[in-house]
Amino acid sequence: MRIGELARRTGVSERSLRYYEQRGLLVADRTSGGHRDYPEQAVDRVIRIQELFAAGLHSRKIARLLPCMRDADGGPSEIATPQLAADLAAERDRIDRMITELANSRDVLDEVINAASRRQIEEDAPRAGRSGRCRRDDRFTGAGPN
Amino acid sequence: MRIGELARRTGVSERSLRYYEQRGLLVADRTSGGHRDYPEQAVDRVIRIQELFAAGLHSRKIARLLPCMRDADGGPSEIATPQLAADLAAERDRIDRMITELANSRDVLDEVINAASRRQIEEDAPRAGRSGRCRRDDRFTGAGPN
DNA sequence: GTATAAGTTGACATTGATGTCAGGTTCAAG
DNA sequence: CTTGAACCTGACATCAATGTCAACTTATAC
Repeated sequence: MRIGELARRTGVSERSLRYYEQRGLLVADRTSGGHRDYPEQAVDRVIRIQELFAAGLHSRKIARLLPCMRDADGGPSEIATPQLAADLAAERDRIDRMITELANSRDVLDEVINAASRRQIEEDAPRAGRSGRCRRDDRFTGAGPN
Repeated sequence: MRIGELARRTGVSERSLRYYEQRGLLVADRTSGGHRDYPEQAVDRVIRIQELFAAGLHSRKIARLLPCMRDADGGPSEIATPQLAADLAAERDRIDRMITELANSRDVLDEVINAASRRQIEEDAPRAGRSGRCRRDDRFTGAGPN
């Protein structure tokens, strides 16, 4: 598939896809005219890359990590060196901490939202069924590592 | 307390603390000489601010959110307007999605780390007790919202 | 008082992924 | 062949928090 379709299907801009290639995260065949031609598998890979970026990994680290990942086709993948594994373990722990912090922030937001929601119930006509949740369960809350 | 101590206790640089003040996130009394003087409560607030930054909120939104938060002293806080509440709800949902993605990335890293770890066990002398975990439970995995 | 540590403001730099634009080439359909 | 859409490369801009440096002032200990 070509870059436009890949961009549409992944929600990642063409600009970013070219950047990923430049950083060695993504390879593409080329047509005789020089246009990029991506395999179907690229969709999953791009989504993974986006997630890893969102997790705060830099492109260089992602580039080292990718060949060690089990691909969707289960093909042979490299094994991380001990050095890389240690590096990734540090990243994983950082992500764990980040998840805990995010859950924290989410709960803070929830509290403010719920307070506003309750206030609205007071002001509105009583017994007017509110749409949307008013309480959230505490998944994640306090369930994080550390 | 003064800015140096606050920086040390929160792990946030003095530069950032001054930036927070400039953006209206943090207030400080001033000594007669113009030095900032923070109340004890500032420690918690700075940590909260950092968490909210980590959650991807921008300083302007944090500035609007902070007065609606229940302070440690339980003091009177503003109630979010419906508009702000809706805004924050969108942020909360974004954070929820981010947590799910992060858990995804964490699991990907775990897989690579474990593969390398197992490889090392093969190469090393057999029956050599390895330090560190080799398997992780699946907290968060698939337990996210959506 | 004097030395030194800590604080102040202001300006400029950095980072890294992504946006945007320009000028040119390729592709696919008529 | 022609036309318009899609793609190419390369360059420059952006964003927002934070780093860094300079020149100066205040606080503290001797």
